[in-house]
Parts: sequence; structure tokens; C-alpha cells
Amino acid sequence: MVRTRFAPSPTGYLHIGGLRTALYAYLFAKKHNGKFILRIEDTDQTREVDGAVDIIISALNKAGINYDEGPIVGGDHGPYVQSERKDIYLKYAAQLIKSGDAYYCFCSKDRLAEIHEKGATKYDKHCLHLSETEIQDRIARGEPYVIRQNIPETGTHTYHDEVFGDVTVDYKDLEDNILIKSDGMPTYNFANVIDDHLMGITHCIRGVEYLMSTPKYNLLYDALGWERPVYIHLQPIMRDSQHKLSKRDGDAGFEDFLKKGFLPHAIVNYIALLGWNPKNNCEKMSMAELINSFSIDGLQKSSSIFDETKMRWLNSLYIKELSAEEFHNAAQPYYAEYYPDKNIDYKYLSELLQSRCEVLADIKERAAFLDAFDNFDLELFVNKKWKTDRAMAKSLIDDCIKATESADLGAALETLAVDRGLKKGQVLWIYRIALTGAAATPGGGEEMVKLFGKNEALRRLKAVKDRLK
RNA sequence: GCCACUAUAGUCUAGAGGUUAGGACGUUGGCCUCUCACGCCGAAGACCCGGGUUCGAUUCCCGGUGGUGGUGCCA
Repeated sequence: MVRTRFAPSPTGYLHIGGLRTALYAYLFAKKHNGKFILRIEDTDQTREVDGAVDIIISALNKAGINYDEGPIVGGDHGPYVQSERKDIYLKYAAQLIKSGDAYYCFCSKDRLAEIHEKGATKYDKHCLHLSETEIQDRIARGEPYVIRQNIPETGTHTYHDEVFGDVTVDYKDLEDNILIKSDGMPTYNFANVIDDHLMGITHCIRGVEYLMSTPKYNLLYDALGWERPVYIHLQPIMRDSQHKLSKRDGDAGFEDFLKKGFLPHAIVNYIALLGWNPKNNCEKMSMAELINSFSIDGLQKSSSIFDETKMRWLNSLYIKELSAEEFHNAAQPYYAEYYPDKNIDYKYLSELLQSRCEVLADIKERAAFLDAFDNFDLELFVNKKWKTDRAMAKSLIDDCIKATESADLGAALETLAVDRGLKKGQVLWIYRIALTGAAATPGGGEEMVKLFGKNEALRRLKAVKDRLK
């Protein structure tokens, strides 16, 4: 049974890159009828953020990525929060010490700084050969210590990665990294191995930053007599060719995009395509379709740059697909914030806006005409293409009012054009400007009347008539 | 510095030892149209550089360069 996991640190938000890693792990598991596990890696107590776990869970929920085991829902391999598993790591660390694959280290940070100053690029195994009695003495005296992994000094290690192929690393480039910190907590380097094994993870899907240290993890699996997982490393999502998408830029959080008016699935759909291709030229895919076509051989070996413009396009596809009702509901917060209490038919406004918004936040700009009428610039009546001007507007305004009072506005405006020997476009341009005071509106004159209602439309036309005197 | 990974238009990508190097976003021309959008039809735009292998390389190999990552009591 395939089991994958997403193991974020609780930093206070769900990064888009993290979301994609989670998505791939989820898609892969579901594609193979397996389980997807959520594990919280909170071993760095100094970076603890309150409520961070809830934020991650809620974001995954909105994204439609449902985990089978993890915090809150539980499972047979818990606890799923590393800080609650402290004793487990200590037990295996002791076992590694016994087998010689790890050792106590009492070196102070000062000493470490010192050897690095002298040109050392890694720890010098200074504490590797301490005698058993000395070790016990120093521990008894309460001296702080860490537990380090004992990496071979020579030789190379080759392992297979599903996207990068065979990866070879020279042991001399690897350090005897710390497994257990002086506060008794494990480092990622240790905890990920213990937990992945204990939680039955079969496929380890994570960022490339671990590509080179994976041999160290394999050494641990081997020392403990455990089977190694299949590795699938992922290149990062970039902001541009030299920077990763980062929280600093304010555009790396899943929730940030939700606030910008992106639909959750549009985001998921878009990032699925960043670094992976379904080989069928199909870009708009539901979660079920993503699961169905997901395959690791479509995974990219190079990093990709996040293109919000393209995500907007994809989002617009999903917005158009919403029912009128759904769009109207989604638009409410924007109406409430920017255009509350207007004397218009909001439901109809939603109909007009739906095909004109790529993201929900476009509502603000698209509906800006609602605030344009009072004291609008009368020069708007001048239109080069239609050869209209203020004088023409003045001569037509009375008939525009009459037309609005008639039962059939469309027919009345058409008749008006014929009677005056004008093109329909000329009359309609003037009519729409007189009605809205805006160069661009999400619909024509007749639609605007429907939006405002006959009374408000007449009020506006009469106001314009006064100004044209 | 050392080590690892990587390289097709502005961006996401497809691709095979011989192709008119395919698709999408964006850009752009046009159509539609009472404005703005939608929609439809076109256009421009790419194989990082240098060697090698080969009849032939953008594709395979080596080197370089660029980019990223690792080199933490972060993950």
C-alpha cells in the first residue's frame, strides 16, 4: 500500500511551494489507492507559531487535499506531531550509539566556531573516541551534549531518485550531523527517518534541498535495519529566475491568493502544472482528473517560475463555470466592502460581472463605474469613432428620456436613431454615457437601465439634461 | 571556496538522432460589438556556449557558463 506524507513546519501559513509538495504527495497516494498522511514537524521550538497547525489544516481543507491520518483525525501511527514523539527518537538514538552509528558530542558552540575559523568545513569527529567512562562522567556532571551521526570518512553513496535518476554523493562531503539537539529534541535529519519508517511511508516526496543529504538518511535506515523509501525530489517554485517564492514578497501564501480573489481549486490546478505535465495538453483539470493523470514521469527536473498572470487566466475559466448563484455569493464581500447600499439590482450586477472578472477582486475595478456618475466629465460624449459630441448629446437627451419611459427601450432607441438619421451606435453611445458617466461599463445602455431600474435611470438622465443646458 | 542538481520563446511546457521544433499564458493584428469584457480567426517569438560521437545533433558524451540547492543544535 502506497503511503505518502506532507510534513510541514508550523510557520504560520501554508506556502504555495509546500502546497504543491502536499498536492503531489496526495495525488500520488490517491492515484495508487494509498494513504496520505499529515505530520507536523515542530522540533525547532524557537520557531513555534501559535495556531499554525490549524492554519495548515484549514488551508489543505480549502484546497481539497484531504489527509487520511494526521493531527485531529488521528490514525494508527500517531502521534502526528513530532514534539509529542520525543521519547521515540531518543530510544532509536540510543540504539544507534550502541551500534556505533552515532555518538555523544560535548563540543561547545565556541569550539565548533573555532574549528571552522581554522578552515574546517565540517565537524572533526573530536568526540567520536571518548571513552565510555568519560562519557558517563560528563553526562552525570550535567554537561550539555548532542548526539551525532557517525558518517563514514571515505567512499561514496549512490541511491536512486525517481525524478533525478541515480544520485551519487561522496561521504567526505557529508558532515556528522546532529541527530539529537542539546534540548533533547531531534533534528529534521533524524526525525524524518524515524517517522517515515514508523508511519510506514513508502514514497518520500519532498523538496530538492534534501537531495544531497539523502545518503545520510539512507545510512540511518540501513543502520536500523529498515527498508528505505522511494525518493521523489521536487524542484522549487521560483518568483523569478533567482529567487524562490517567499513569504517576504507577500505572494507566497495560499491564503494570500484566496484574499486576492482566486478560487481554491484554480490555485491547486495551476500549481499542479508548475513542474509537472500531464502529457495531454490538457490544462484545466478537476482534482479527480489530476489524480487520474498524475505520474512521476511528468515531473520536471528544473525549477519553474510562478506566473500569476497565467493563474488568473485559469481562474477566469473557473469563475465562468460558477453558477450565477455561486458567483453572486462569492461577490458579496466585495460589494459590501466597495459598493455597499447602491440603488441597483445586485443580482443583475453579478450577472454582468461574472464574465468580466478573472479574479473576484476584479469586481472592485469592474464596478468602479458605479461611483462615476456624479459630475462626470461631459467630454465623454465625444467619441471619435462614432463622431458624437456634447451638442449631439444635448439634442438627444429629451428623446433619451422619452425612450426610457417607453415600454420597449430597445425599439425606442432604434426608432430615435432612424428618425434623426443617426447610426444606432451613435445614439447608444450617448445614451450609455448619459446614464453612467463612465467610459467603460460591464454592459450596454439597456443593460445599465436594467441594473439601475427605470426610476434611477430617469433621475440620472434628467440630471444630465440639466448639466447640458 | 567545495559539493550536488539543472538549462526549449517573456513564462509554463511537449518533443525526437533527420520535425515547417507542437500546445498554453502573455504580447500583437483582425472579426464580433452601443463601451468594457467574453467568444472567434490570424501573427510575431525558443532549442545557453564550445568541443566530441555521427552521414547528420537542439536531442547522446565531455567541458564551460548561467541559475538554484547543500555545506546549521533550520526544516
